[in-house]
Amino acid sequence: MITVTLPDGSTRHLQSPQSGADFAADIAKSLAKKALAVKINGELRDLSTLIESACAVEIVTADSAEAVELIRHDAAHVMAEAVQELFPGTQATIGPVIENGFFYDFARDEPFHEADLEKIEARMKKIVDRNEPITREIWDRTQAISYFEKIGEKYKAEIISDLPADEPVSIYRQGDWLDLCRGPHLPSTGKLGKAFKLTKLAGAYWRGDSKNAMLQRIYGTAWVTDKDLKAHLHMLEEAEKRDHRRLGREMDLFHMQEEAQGMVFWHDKGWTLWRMLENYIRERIRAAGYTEVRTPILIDRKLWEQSGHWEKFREHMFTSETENDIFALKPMNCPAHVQIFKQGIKSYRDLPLRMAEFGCCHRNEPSGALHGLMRVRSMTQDDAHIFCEENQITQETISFIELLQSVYADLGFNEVKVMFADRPDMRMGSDAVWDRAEGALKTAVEAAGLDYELSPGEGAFYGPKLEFHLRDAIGRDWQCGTLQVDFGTPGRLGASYVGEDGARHAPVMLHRAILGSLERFLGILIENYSGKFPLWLAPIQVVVATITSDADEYAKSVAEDLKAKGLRVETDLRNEKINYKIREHSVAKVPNMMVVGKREAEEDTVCLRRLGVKDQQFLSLSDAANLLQGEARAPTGQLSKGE
RNA sequence: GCCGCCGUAGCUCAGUGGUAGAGCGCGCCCUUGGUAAGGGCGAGGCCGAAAGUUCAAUUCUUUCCGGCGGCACCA
Repeated sequence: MITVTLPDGSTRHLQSPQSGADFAADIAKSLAKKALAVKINGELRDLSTLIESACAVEIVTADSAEAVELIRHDAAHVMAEAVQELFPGTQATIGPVIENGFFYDFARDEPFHEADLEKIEARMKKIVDRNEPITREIWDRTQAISYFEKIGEKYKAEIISDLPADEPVSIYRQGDWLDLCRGPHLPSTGKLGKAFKLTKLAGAYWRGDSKNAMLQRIYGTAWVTDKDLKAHLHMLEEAEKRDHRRLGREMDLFHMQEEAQGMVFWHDKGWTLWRMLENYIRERIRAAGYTEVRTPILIDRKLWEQSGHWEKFREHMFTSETENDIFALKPMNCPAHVQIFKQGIKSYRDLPLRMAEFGCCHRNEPSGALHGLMRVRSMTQDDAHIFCEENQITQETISFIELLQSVYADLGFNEVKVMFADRPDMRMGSDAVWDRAEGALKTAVEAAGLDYELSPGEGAFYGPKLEFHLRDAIGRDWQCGTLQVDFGTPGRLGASYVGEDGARHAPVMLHRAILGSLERFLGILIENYSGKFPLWLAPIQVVVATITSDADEYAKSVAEDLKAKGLRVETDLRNEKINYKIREHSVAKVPNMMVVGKREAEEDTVCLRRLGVKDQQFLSLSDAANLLQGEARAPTGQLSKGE
């Protein structure tokens, strides 16, 4: 007798082992029809899995949260079957589920073309119509390897030979088509449905290593219902409208051109945004006890040799020559900050010393990595280095994380992904020092109570780091903030302080940035607000627009008045109807319009219209100016702290 | 850097082996209109660059440059 517990707490008793499918059928015929898989003791399994001993069982249907995962996984397999039917000789490699969809990597001499996607999609739908049963088989490892080798699937054979010895080799049979897969899968291809779409074609290295062959990757998206698919596609269209490169052009914020690849030409409006953000951060770090410095951009190679950059970061550095020497454009500010620290004798009483710089750094990024403001070759970091004693690391980390969270909240970011990146292969310093640095950072981040994910091998060459990731409009994550623990650089560059014990010690250095690079952060910020910036950041805060030319003089005086109060104002005196002006400035995302006509001019009032709000307010000019002036103040972190 | 796609007016895009078109924007004129597009006229292009095929190339081929989507690399 086998006792099975159902999700509602009830139990059923089986006389003998039974498959998940039969088990579902015993409960209700309708359930059997809807069943896609089973969950046994919380583990997702094929519907054919035998229930052999007492356990908790849940029948997974299209309504279950897991359904979409199964569907995406099967979509990948059905796509691979379709591809191999249409393009014989193509090898299938791996095809996992990803956020919102799936992909499969293929090896084929001929390239796939965009037009092939439609054909493949059509064939996938045929395979769904065929409703091929999907069954699981366990094969002998050697047999499996020789089978895949025989049919020319050398990548599959390689995967099997690399599987851990104790892992069974499970093969899924889908009609006449076979694939190595861990599973689980749907009971048949018909259950997949047709709410999928192939979206893009891309190259991808075998096993993610650029030394390996490049495969052809086909991406797709798949959903439980057609409605979900449509919603997702619509969301992507909307996201495209928020793309910072598009808004940058439409809103006249910045441009880029090929003569200065990866570098930004900031226009007046974009640069206003920049200044507002920079001033805000400057004020926040001043209040948090930082000093601010400015260091050279072009520095002799000798210093980079000492710091280790010449050895570990050389390929990313731009260089320049004089008669005798090679100079490099700084890719980081840290060595320069150590030079300032080294001026005069420092005591432990000077620590922690928090040295900030809006440092302009250049890195020779690979051309394929460049991406609008998000990945540039010339960037300005809101950088700072905290020189401290080892026992101050935890407190400094906690303070930094508090500051960072408060800043992110002020700027409208609530979802932040935190990664802990430990020692990379290419690194400086002994393992013992890395042990200490990683340990110190781990202690500190845990003391700060931060949830984080591990990112193995992704640390900086001089120390482990915390990465704070923000998400762009179409769901790509970008590292913005960071905190890095460095036990090596100060000592390497000869920095020391006199400790309480009277002896000289090398300080620990925390490299940290909140925004990361101003370029990238502004890119993210533009997308996050869809260009509808809060008043304090908006490049144009008010447009004073006239109804008829009778009000031109009054409009000019209103604008002067607002300017005198520190607001960023433009007038619109053009010979256009008010409807036209309103539409144009609304599309341009100007947060406030003041409409003035004869009446306002006579009464010294304005008619205030907020972006996206149909109603208007009639206010005296001074009330309106005071109102906007109050709203236009930059946040100070006080509000976000209480929330 | 690697793979695929793309490059025509300021922007979004049509188009053709016989040197080009639309909408929006821009300029001028008419219109002075009270909350998301009033009307008319006009200017604007070395069809990314170079080479090749051809009587003839923006169109076909090759190479290069740049952009886009990924991969790899990274703030």
